[in-house]
Amino acid sequence: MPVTVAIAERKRRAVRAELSEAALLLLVERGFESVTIDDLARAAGVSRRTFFRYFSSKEDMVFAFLDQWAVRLADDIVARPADEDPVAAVHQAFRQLTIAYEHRALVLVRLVRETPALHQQERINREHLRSAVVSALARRLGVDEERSLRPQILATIAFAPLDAAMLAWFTSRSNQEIGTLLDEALETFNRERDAMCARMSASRSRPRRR
Amino acid sequence: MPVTVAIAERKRRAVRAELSEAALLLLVERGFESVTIDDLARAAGVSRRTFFRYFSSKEDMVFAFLDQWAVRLADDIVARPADEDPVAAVHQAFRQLTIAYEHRALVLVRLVRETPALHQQERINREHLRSAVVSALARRLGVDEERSLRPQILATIAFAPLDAAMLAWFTSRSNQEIGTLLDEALETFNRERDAMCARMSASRSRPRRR
DNA sequence: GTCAGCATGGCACAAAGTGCCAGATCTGTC
DNA sequence: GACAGATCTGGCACTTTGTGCCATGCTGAC
Repeated sequence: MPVTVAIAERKRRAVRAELSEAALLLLVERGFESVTIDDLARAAGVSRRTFFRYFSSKEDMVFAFLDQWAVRLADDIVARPADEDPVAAVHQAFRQLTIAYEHRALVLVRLVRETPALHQQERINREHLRSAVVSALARRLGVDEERSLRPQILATIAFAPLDAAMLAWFTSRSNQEIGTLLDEALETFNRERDAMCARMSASRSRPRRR
Repeated sequence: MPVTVAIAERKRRAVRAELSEAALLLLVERGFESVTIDDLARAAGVSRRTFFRYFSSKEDMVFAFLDQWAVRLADDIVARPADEDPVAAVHQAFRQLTIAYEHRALVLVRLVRETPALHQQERINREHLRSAVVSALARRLGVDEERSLRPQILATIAFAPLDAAMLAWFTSRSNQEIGTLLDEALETFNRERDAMCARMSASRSRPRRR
């Protein structure tokens, strides 16, 4: 019964979101390190045992609401016009995403900035987002991501400026908006690409070295 | 006294390497999950307390000997000819690295493949290697990696095929050699780059859309 | 020999995760 | 509405992890 499964899944997501919302406030207020899972569970109104049924760890909980990011990003990439350049498709879809979620993400960003223990989880999260892009591009290109390295590589290239922007967003002390950082990153990316293409055509018109 | 510090540091590295070597055998033999840190410490002939002075966790220990990879990769990149294309420099340096360490890494690769709990750490490790490339390129380009997004983005692009090759190496069931995977990844990368450049020059000769 | 500076080991303790079971709550069915 | 089955929850017990603290032992300097 796929319908029942889907309902259960949505309910689970809803509970996850609700729990993490309640607990996130406590973390921000008292600091990540000094709050135990017991505290979080109590604040969310469930037992510790139940907490662990929804989250595998404190870190997992903090980034819970980003679950949706990956899903939505992948969907948006697939939904882009078929004739659009794949790299451009990824960039456009990501921009939409940041616009939609920027406000909700801000609390999280501040918490991560002042909590070294979360930096690692933040990396994992970016990696998670990147792998969503891999799947989306594999679907778009119609190849199997297990067998071909192409979606992996193309996605990583396309994701490079987005990754850099997010990293800067989450770690820099200067409170720049993600939109600004993204603009800068995409501009840098385009410049690098142009330079790379220029070098390529230059080396091709000359006799090969090595 | 920088000399004393260097000696202490080297001793520490040596102990780390020795402990992890002894313990790795046990992990391979009995499986990652079913071995506790007590077991590992006993196998290495130290107390649990001492184990935690050298490693922050079991996962940390498994990947201990890759510490050197990042250092050496960064050094090799910086040492490449100054007029070499930065992307090519990264690729050449990485190839040297895999040749030097392939044999020692094989035990680790097999362990990671059959241990889901280590997949996350493997990701973190790739990210660690990538950030070493960022630093190396920042030095090479003479820019501050905190202030400019350029080394971040360029390094991620250059690292894309290496990342894909390592991911395939660590996760695929087929026991392909890293050299083969790397060849395939670099070839794919070059093809994608050429295609991207071709699209660029095509869109530039036409009037702009949007 | 003595002293300072390490690294180590053992102890104790808080916190993290997990298996298990009993009770509550929600399903759909009649 | 009553029932049976499935699912969710809370509490308990237990192992493992990770860390602070202090006593002990080793090493080189004077």
